[in-house]
Amino acid sequence: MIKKNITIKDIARLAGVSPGTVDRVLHNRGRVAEDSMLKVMKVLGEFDYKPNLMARSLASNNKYRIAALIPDPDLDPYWEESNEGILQAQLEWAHYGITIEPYLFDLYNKDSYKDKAQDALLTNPDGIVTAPIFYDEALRLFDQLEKSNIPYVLFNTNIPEAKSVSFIGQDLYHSGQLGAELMYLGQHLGGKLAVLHIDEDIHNSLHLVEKERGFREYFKDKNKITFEINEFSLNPKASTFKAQFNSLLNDSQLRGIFVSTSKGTSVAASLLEKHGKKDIRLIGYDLLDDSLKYLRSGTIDFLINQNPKRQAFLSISHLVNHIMFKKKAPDLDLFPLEIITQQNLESYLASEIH
Amino acid sequence: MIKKNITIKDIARLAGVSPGTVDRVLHNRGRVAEDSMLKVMKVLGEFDYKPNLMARSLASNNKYRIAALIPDPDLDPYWEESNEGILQAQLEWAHYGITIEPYLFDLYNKDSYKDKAQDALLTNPDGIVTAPIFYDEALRLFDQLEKSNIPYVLFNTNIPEAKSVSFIGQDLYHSGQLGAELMYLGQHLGGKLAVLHIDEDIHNSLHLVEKERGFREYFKDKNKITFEINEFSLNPKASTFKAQFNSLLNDSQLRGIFVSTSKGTSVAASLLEKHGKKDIRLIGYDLLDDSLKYLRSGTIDFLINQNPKRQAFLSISHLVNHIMFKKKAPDLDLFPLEIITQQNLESYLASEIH
DNA sequence: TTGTAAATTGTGTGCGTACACACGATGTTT
DNA sequence: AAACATCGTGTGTACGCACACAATTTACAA
Repeated sequence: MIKKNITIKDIARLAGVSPGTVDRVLHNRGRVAEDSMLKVMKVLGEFDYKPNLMARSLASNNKYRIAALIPDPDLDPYWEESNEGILQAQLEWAHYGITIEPYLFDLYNKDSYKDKAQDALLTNPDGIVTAPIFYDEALRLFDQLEKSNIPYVLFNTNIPEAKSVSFIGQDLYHSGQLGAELMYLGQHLGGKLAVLHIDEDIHNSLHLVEKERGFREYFKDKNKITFEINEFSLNPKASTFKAQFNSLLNDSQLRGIFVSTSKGTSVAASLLEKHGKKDIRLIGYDLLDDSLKYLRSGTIDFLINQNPKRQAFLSISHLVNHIMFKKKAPDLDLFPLEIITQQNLESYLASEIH
Repeated sequence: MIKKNITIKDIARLAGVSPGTVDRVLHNRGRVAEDSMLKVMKVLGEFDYKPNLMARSLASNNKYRIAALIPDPDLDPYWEESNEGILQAQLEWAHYGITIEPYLFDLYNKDSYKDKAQDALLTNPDGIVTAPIFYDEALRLFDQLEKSNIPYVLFNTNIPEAKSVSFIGQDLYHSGQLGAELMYLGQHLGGKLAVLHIDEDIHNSLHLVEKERGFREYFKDKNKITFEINEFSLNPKASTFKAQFNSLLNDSQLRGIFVSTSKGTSVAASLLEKHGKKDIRLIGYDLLDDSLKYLRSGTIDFLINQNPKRQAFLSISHLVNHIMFKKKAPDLDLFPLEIITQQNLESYLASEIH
């Protein structure tokens, strides 16, 4: 039933021209008489030709270089995961003649992003994958890329104005709403809730604000119960950090804490565990090793997994498909908001290997 | 730094033999003199040759046929999803000269499984994917497959004794534990809990028992609180079904219901909604359209997604990789136990398209 | 009508592998 | 010793496509 895929040769035969002509029509590189063009087009319209991808990549024996412009993994365990995804993609695509060159910038330094972006551009790559942490600098880069006709893919942070091939990441607003839902679960008595932004650089907290917005919005609908939601932006490196955190915990009304960053989650958990406050519900992000410990011990109640590794990996895949196979990638590849608890954690860890 | 992949031709040159000889050594199909064998082996050992998969599938222009032995999707919406996964795999792999022939058996009829299995075998397929619902019949099939040297992949239900290429599915025991955890969340006052097996054929409830075991086990650890857990096996087609269900609901002590099947989940939800009992926590399985409705309305509190579509899809992929690319698939590909709530449902639905 | 340049079209080769076949060198049989 | 099977090995071709280049046709001027 499934008809064998039609080949260029077949089309040539059916149209009464040579394979070369068909090839020229397909890639519209001109040099084709109008009538033979029409003949080929006609057959093409009837038969829905799909090129054999393997033969194609075998024939066009090209080597593609992709630049990965991502934060230095040494500065934050979250970005370690992303980096692993990049490395895995490197292995995956190496056979296909694709090399991935990492350009690691300082997460807390805009100039570093700018510099590394320029470094990458100078090598004239065939595509760029980046986590555009810094809005203005990223926009400048995109301008350059579009001028040079270099395709690019974004992940982690979306910039809708960008004409990127694809964005891979999560909907942060709904992520916040999910956090709120998990907070509300079985806690219907009201009380105080804290939204914690623990970050060394509050400037890049555009994402975090989005999460907070979703969190607060959820409780607006639930107007029967009065929760008092307070927001705290703390710098874990500041000398005042511990004191601030402790005063927060001393409020007997406090029912739960929602931490907006992955690193912050483990920091908050460690302090909470020290205080032995297991009755305060703690919800945070991602499967950092530290966080896992606290999830297992029960200090952390829920983790929302952003799957940074898979985000990075898929970013590369989408870009490769675009460049190499001319497949169109989804404009927006929004990841599911994964809820991790004590009981399903192991199943996630086990399946991540693949 | 990444050295370009070494080719058969390179090896032949380095070993001082012809490419044909190298090919014979690689596929050890004999007809090679011992010393040239050794010469080739030596080079092979030094250079870690990785065959070019694209060239391979291009050259071995073989058409593979895979038989998919799965339950008839018309009889159960759960298996509709599986079937979709199969269809998607069909699209995905059609270009590579792979055809997938579905053999649909009656979910409630062992003989049907046996018959369809024989039908499939008669066509002498290059591989078989199956959901081995019926233990004995499946074992018999595996015997035959092993004798004929036909590789096979299992999904949904594991049979550890099988020498399958791979099993794709979930850990049902932990799935039950997860259900229990979600039930326990914020419900620390004790009361009655019901485990519902709603199935037309209780015989194939081996899986279901496993889920129940996990569910009960969870509460054994939590010995501080006394939950009374009762199990009910109901046949939705039986005339007594509604009455039985209603008497269950009339127990004012009932705190929650854990339904072990996907179809049962939507059935239970519809009855629960009719009674307007939103205070009873309902936890079930999978994203059937009906269930989604009740999740959105709040009658269902949690769904555990078994991802049948992806299970089926990956089963085919693993098998193809084994047959065609000689890649080794994981013996056990255990899926994460996905928790679906009102708030993250849409993110799952959106990401499923890809 | 030629000649010549331009436009068009056909052919060939390579990508890396699989596999059929051909060839020579043995060894075996009559 | 001639005829013949057997075995090891090399050669050639095909897979479907891209791309270069040769071959052909067409257009237009002399």
